[in-house]
Amino acid sequence: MGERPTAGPVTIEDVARAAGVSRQTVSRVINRSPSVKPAVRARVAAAIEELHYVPNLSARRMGGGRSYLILAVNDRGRTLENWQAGRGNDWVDQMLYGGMTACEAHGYHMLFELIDTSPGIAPRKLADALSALRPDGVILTPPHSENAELVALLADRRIACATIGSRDHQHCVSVRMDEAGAAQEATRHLLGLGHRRIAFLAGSSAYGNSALRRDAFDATMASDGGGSGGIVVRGDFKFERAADVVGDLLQANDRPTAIISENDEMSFAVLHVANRLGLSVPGDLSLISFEDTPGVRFSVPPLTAIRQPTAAMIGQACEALIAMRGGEDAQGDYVLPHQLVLRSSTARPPRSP
Amino acid sequence: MGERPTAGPVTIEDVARAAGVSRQTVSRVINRSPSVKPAVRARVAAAIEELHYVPNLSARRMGGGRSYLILAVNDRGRTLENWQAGRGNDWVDQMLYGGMTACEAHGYHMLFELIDTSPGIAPRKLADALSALRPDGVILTPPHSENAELVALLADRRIACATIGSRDHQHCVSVRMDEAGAAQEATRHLLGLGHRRIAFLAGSSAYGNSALRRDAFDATMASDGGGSGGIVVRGDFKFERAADVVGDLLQANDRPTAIISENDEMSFAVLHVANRLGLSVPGDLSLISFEDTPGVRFSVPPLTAIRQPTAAMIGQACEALIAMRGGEDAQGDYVLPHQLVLRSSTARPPRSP
DNA sequence: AGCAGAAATGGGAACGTTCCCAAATAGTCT
DNA sequence: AGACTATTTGGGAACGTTCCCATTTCTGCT
Repeated sequence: MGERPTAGPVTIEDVARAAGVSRQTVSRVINRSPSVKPAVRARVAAAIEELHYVPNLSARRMGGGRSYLILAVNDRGRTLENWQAGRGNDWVDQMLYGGMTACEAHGYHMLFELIDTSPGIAPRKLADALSALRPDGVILTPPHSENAELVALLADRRIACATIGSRDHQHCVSVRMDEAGAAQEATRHLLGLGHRRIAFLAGSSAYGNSALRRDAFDATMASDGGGSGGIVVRGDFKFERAADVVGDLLQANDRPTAIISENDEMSFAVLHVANRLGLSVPGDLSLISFEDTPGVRFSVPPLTAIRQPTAAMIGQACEALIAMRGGEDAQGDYVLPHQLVLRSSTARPPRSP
Repeated sequence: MGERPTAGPVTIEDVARAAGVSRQTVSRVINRSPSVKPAVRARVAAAIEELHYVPNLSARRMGGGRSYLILAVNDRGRTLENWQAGRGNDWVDQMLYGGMTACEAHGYHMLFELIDTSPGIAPRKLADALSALRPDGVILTPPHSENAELVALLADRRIACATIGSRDHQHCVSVRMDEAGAAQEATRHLLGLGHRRIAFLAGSSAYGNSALRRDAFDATMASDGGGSGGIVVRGDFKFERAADVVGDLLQANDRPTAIISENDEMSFAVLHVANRLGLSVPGDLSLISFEDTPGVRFSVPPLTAIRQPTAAMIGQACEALIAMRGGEDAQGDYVLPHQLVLRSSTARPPRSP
């Protein structure tokens, strides 16, 4: 209906003319201003519908200062690595889905920036992107979410900011999962199966959440472990180092019957070493991984893992950023539920050796 | 150096003042106009550097009609499915990396739109996004790249368009891989190993490339197969149907010793069925997959597969769209090299049964 | 030296929206 | 009924660029 070959793009003036009101009144309808009479509002809405008018984002940004853009900052290196190594990672898919869906509902758009973590580079790149795009809000994902310099830059420019998986910043919405709770749950799961000697394979201590998880592990072992002590060994999130560390660990006299590993890559190293030493998983050794990339479903055995609610976190971050409309100081700490996905890498411990 | 707390954002006027020239001259420098004296150019460039000036994209779009934005349109359903099913897919990672990298080099930005394929919905959603964002170019990925209605919409609005993995459209740059060549290569690889009875497990015929691949398979069998005939069976890209079809196929008298499957999900079905029937892969049955999602590296055995150059294709699409600067009619057909990744699902055929 | 033509530069207008304030209208109270 | 206030509407200005055209400055040639 009313379909006609438009002579050029439809502007707010076209709608105003069609509805017999002024440009400003149309603007008020678009922006849900309460001070428009219902009758007028309806007339304008009809004209918008009729003409298929959609406001031009660039013009809105010029006039009003809002860009209706959310910028999500990702680690360039990791993104490259994820597909080059063919390791498979649904992080970006989840971000895209969670973010788009949230933004769409409010007339926002999300765009991604891939930024290197090399020191000095990141703030520069971000500053350029901010100047060019003028986003209303920025989402920092790990590891950028732990970069205080970036957060400061955003605060300085008065751009609303949300960090994912970090909570140490001022002037920032933080969206994260309960890392300590997850570590506790993993530990309890193993204790519940009867394990007493449990090792925590930590990643690099530069990663802030590592301490949270380890502390929760220690605390849970102390409180629920019936006096048995937890073992903490440190890797660096990479395969090689984890393999070394775990090799030593599993050849010790008093080897653990279960391991909690801080990411999937280290979990694969555990699997590899166990296999080399003739230990069956989960027969001789139970394993719980943090992260839950798609690969863990295909390993032998498929890994029980803590699954991060990535899509929901990005969605929540968008909602929060949009809600504050560039206005008040960013506040808020959202903790989203994680999930312990049970697969086949955990079982009762073997009879005493 | 020269770092001072800027009182508000830096504009082109600030640069002009600092360099002692007019706004327009600065604009010329930014846009690489040849008609600026080297000395002046240098002075302006220095001022830009000094003030950390980055042009505001919204203003550029308002003034000049170019938005410096490339819009990539993806299938919403598939994106959701990819991470919900946890199947693992690096498609988005690759797009992001390939696209960003290309765009960045030219001062462009890429953003994604997730659009449902439901009939009627897609053109509407795309039209809205076009009106709001006014991208300089749009990349249609499968299955949207086969939607003539979308291509027509873009042509109508004079927006440069690139399709990925499709070449049937006018007014469009097409970027794709050589599907026929890939099918030929896969077929020859199997023939070279000594296979003579080879089956081609086709996906849904609604997918345009399916016919290309199948024809190439047929032709290669005819020309290089020493008179042996190829078998073509049809699935629908999904596990269940593929399992059914392949079940019948492998229980026939004269079962094939090798299968080429048009996507990974169907390949997993082949693996599943072979396993159920007690056939070893690759001992009794060789298997080559198209697609090469990360999961195929983790299957047992890891699959030999045709790998699509996704990142390169998106990068090329961006380059092409940017190069034509909204100007001339979109033309061009880029065929990028694929790769037959050899893993462990192919071997010599078993001794004659 | 003078002149034509080319090259380089600058200033006004426009893009499509929102902001800000003034004007018009409707509503309320004495 | 009149005056005063609250609500609703409209018009000019601004946002930061590029486009278009006029002006100034060079360059080469006679």
